[in-house]
Amino acid sequence: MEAASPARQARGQERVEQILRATLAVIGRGGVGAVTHRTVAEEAGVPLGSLTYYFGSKQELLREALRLHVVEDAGRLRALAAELADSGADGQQIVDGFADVLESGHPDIAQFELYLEAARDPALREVAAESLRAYAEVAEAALRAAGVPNASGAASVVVAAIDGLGLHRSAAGDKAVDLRAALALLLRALSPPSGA
Amino acid sequence: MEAASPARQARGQERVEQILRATLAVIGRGGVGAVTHRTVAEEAGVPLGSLTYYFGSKQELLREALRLHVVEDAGRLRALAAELADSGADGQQIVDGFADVLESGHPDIAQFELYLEAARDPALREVAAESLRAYAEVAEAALRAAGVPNASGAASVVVAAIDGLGLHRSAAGDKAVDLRAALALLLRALSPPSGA
DNA sequence: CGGAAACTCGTACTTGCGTACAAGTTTCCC
DNA sequence: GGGAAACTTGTACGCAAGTACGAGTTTCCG
Repeated sequence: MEAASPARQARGQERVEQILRATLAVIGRGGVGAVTHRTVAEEAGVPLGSLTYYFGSKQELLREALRLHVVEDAGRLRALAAELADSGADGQQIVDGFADVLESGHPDIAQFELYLEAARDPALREVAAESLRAYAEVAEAALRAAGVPNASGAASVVVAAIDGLGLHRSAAGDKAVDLRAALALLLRALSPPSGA
Repeated sequence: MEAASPARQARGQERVEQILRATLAVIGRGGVGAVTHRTVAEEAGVPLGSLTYYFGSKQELLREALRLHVVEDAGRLRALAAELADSGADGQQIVDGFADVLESGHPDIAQFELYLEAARDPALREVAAESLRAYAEVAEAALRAAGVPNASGAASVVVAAIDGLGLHRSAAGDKAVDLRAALALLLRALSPPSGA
């Protein structure tokens, strides 16, 4: 059901991954619009023919690349969530942690491109949803550790705010958005027991 | 300095607007990637040649279209802000107001495409920043009316959260994100005087 | 060791793109 | 009413895109 791809050998797997990573690099640099078989082939250092050999279409290539991005991201995030759940970090540490993640450019351009692409390609919906779930888990673990009351509900707000801040930052330039201040304010507001 | 465009006559202005609106429609439907001279020309019902006559390049067309989007949005939003500032709405009304805006699909796909495009095209930075300013004004007016303490600081968080929620909603499907609940939680958290 | 399956890769085809442009029409103003 | 400037539009050019493919090489397994 995976198109007409032949069963892959070990060598092939490597190449597939190499191509997918190159695709993500291209997306990060120039967005989904910059992805062409030729740019990806050059980035990956493979001949043009490889792309059509391993991927039935450009759309399939895009989908698989974004899927890889999410799988890896989700893995890393869940590890971080487990870590946060153990060591009881306080509010300030959490703010710093989130801000660091944001400033190291983490909510990558690729992440936003995934969202927009998923808005159009139903096959990516589930991938996007999985990504959101992973983010929410980390946020929830962090909030719970910080003693925030309704951690489960608050998590989705925090994730939305983080993505929003990251997006605004990418769009308007670094100086226009004060990440740390905004996050601190949000965390402080959520902290005192107020809602049931 | 506006390229080699000749001074426009009244008739020309209409056509320019028609083309720009068609461009926004195409973006809304298929993203920036779907914008081609041909798709826009068909959408606008004008011949292909018109596009090159009025716009020196495709990039210029894109920029002007997004600029128009922001100018109109900003105008409408500022009017709404003024309205909110007058009639003292309570928290629940504000949540409902925001949620309605979100559910009517307002933070349009075009808005998100603008953000991503601005991340790559410096000429769009200022446009994106203006858009964010307008959003922040509305949010601030609403929060102030609701008696939120640090309305100015909180506004940017609220705007980020709204954009984030809208984006997640577009990406993962309507049911995956509970807008109203998330917004209500956020507003409730911000409401009691806690931060200075 | 032999053949089938997986893989490699240069090349070529078709399509759709941005853009240019020439030949025409309308509009405006003196 | 005449001429210049604004506008209109069909057509065409060159290029880059996605994709197809055939001829070759490697890898695996019975």
